[in-house]
Amino acid sequence: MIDTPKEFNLKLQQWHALNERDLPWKSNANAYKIWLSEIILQQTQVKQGTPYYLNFVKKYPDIQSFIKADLDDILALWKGLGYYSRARNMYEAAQQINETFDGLFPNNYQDILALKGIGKYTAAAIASFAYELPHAVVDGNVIRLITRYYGITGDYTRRATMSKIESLAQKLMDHAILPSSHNQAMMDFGALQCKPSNPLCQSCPFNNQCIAYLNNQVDKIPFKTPKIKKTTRYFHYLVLMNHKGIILKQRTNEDIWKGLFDLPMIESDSSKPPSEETFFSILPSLKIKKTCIERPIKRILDTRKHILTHQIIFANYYEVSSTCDISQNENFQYFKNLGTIGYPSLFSKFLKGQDL
DNA sequence: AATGCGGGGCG
DNA sequence: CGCCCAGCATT
Repeated sequence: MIDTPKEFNLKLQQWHALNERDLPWKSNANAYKIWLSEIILQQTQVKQGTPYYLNFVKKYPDIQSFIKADLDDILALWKGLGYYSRARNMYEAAQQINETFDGLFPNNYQDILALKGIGKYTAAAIASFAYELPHAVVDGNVIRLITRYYGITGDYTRRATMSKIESLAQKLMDHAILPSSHNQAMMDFGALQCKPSNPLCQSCPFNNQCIAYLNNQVDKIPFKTPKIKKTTRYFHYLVLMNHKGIILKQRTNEDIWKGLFDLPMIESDSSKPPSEETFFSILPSLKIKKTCIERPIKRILDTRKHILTHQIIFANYYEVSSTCDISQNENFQYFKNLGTIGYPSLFSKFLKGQDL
């Protein structure tokens, strides 16, 4: 049977008491230092962010000194940490705090949330750590813990799934004794026990009810729909025509359009037309004799963008003036009637555009 | 709902 | 190499 929120929180706090991380921003906590640490730790591992936090506290020990800081100096301290908009937003938020709140860090969730660079996560973190307000943090650690424990298999980046996660997290918070300790425990647990890969399920206090563990799905949750990676390619097509028709080449490589007929082509890493040098140097691999080519690029016939599921193709079409019968080469064939062969839709679009 | 934003660590 | 990290702003 699944734990009640109270039972869950009790186990979590028992774990926390033994395993809590001792981190510099936990001692002498004030809203400014917590804010600073939370911004630095956005999408940044504790190990990477810690030295930056220490440098900042040293140079700007309190909100007053930070408000007076130059943006350039803040950016200099931020150097190498990445996501530099965080630094610019902190600077802007400091001015907001100065002007709107008389230099005092706001002490309620809504006002904190309104500051530049502070979203739901950071507002909840500051509200709970600095002011013991019962707002549940939902960061990567909490998402992982909640989705695994409750067996939430849907794409967690979807709004519906995320609001379910948020409401479960908040329900736990609603039954917590001390908001700061609860949020801290949730995140420490996610970071140390319920890790992204190779979580420590054997020693986990929830391993008798964690749905993901019981269903052997720990490595499948949290789930995110795989993002398709689109690679950009640049095709330079050679249009060689004479009275016998147009030259096509059947594609045989392990690549898109295998087995289909297509124009002979040079692929490069830019949409710029290949130089004559490149053009001629590539001819041997196309098995075209140099002497056959009169003018490599007589004119540009067309240029278009073709989007496939995994690729974005920028295609240029060059009219090539040739003197001899290239189809002597077995790789190429002249075609007048395209009705009986297969070819990519990119080629048929080109044909339509040519009004042939 | 989807993207851009960085640099580092991990398997 | 792909994924993830104490996310947010912008579109």
